[in-house]
Amino acid sequence: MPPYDPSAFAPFAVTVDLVVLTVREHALCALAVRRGEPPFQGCWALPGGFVRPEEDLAEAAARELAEETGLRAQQSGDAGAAGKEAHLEQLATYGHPDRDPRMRVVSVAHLVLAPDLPAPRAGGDARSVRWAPVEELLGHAGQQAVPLAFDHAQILADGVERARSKIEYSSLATAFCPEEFTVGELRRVYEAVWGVALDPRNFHRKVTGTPGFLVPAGGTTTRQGGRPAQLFRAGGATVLNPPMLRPEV
Amino acid sequence: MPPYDPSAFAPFAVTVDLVVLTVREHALCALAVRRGEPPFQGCWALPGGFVRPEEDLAEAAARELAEETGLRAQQSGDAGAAGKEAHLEQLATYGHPDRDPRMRVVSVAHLVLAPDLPAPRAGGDARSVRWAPVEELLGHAGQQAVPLAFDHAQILADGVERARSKIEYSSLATAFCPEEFTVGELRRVYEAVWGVALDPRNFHRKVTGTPGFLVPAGGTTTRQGGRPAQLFRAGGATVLNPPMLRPEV
DNA sequence: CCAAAAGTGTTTTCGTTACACCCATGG
DNA sequence: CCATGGGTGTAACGAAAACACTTTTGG
Repeated sequence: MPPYDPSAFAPFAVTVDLVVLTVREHALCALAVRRGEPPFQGCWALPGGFVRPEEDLAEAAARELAEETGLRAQQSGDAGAAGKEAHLEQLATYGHPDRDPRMRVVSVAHLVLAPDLPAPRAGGDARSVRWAPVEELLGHAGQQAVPLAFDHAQILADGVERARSKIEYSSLATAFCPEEFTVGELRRVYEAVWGVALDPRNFHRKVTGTPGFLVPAGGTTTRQGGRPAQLFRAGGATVLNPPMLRPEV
Repeated sequence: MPPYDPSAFAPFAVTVDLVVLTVREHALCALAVRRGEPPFQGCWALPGGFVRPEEDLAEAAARELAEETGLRAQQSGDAGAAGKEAHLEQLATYGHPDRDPRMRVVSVAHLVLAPDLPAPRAGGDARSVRWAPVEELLGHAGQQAVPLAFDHAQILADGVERARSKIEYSSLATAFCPEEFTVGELRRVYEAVWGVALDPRNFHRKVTGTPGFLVPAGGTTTRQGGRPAQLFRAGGATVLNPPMLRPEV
């Protein structure tokens, strides 16, 4: 190993990029911002920005999230005192030498899971921001007009895959729900994220029978029509044992 | 987002650190190097080094691995043509502002799973290198004399946890075995990594009954004593469905 | 012959699946 | 009254745990 001489190396820029996921209208959606300058001017990209000199990586991600959406984030380890906060965790780091044509940029991607929000708030600047169905951004349906900038399609795909697998064995699906929710609403989260239909009866038995997953919130609601449904809150459990099973096909 | 002006930011150094795991004498062991200079002079640390300007992150990790051990690495996606190579995957990135007292260092940790080797080869320089049981490095038994340098105890703990959970639902445990191995040897890998005893009969039925996990290599061996055991090679399957179950207690 | 490890068969138990059925509300 | 979603009961199936038993080597 060479001696510790940082000046001997070309500078690296370190950024955070955010895969912010939510469920809207029965579809898994990601937050995208439109780039106002080259490269990839006019393309959609993931939100993100530079890590500041005195800032931890997770701090930088939470700051960027707040700037883009006004969302407060709850980092993986926290207890979470007041109000509903979005889930934030590190996803992976992308550092291919050519991923940004201007200079060497190493980006630490983070994954955020948030409940459905009224509308994304534009940040301090006036860039356009939107929730886009991930199917559309990744082009699995009718190809989209403009692909994502940089390697953001790969980052988004990795984030979606992480979310899909993590709701199997953890209680993270509740991060997509408002503070109080019904079993049916939670089921529709699983259906949207996995893109499958689940048996409502077995799903109900399963989630209500897993200790610590859900705790009754007291009231009922009829916002979905039909018989009033019990309201629940997320329980203390973080890992689900046994896990939720994702249907094969 | 501020305009793209890297010179406005203090420089970041980007390094890779390696959690290299193997199973020796029925214990999970990690590769540790002794630091010859401050800070943490004389402490054990994880192997690692700077990412070079034209190098991808995984390339840098593979290069450092070769320099420290002579091991060739097989990155997650590769097909792997000839010979037994170690498994390499990205673990997580550690970038707390104070993690290195000298300057801001962001380290992309990688996880390597390797079969038991004759002896670690010292690198180009003459630092001492050894395989240490992770129990000892993490101080879960009789506290060790010297703790790991920097935040390497956290990185090692994260790597061990990744390995423990990943052998549940993938065929990665075979990365700890030589090219040809018996069912009993594979079972002892699981037992060492998880730190539990498994029923040999049920284990045998389970792994031989999972399609694509193991393929017969033809011969038998008696190197463990007792009745000769069939030799197997790792099959093509990467995910195990249903998974191996880690006993509760 | 005995110890040790490999490998097979069988029973019990537990969780999922599939589906019949009832409940409570709005229109 | 009927459509809609909420919730419970139950039988069939499959995988895992526990363990009795046979096989094949070395000492």
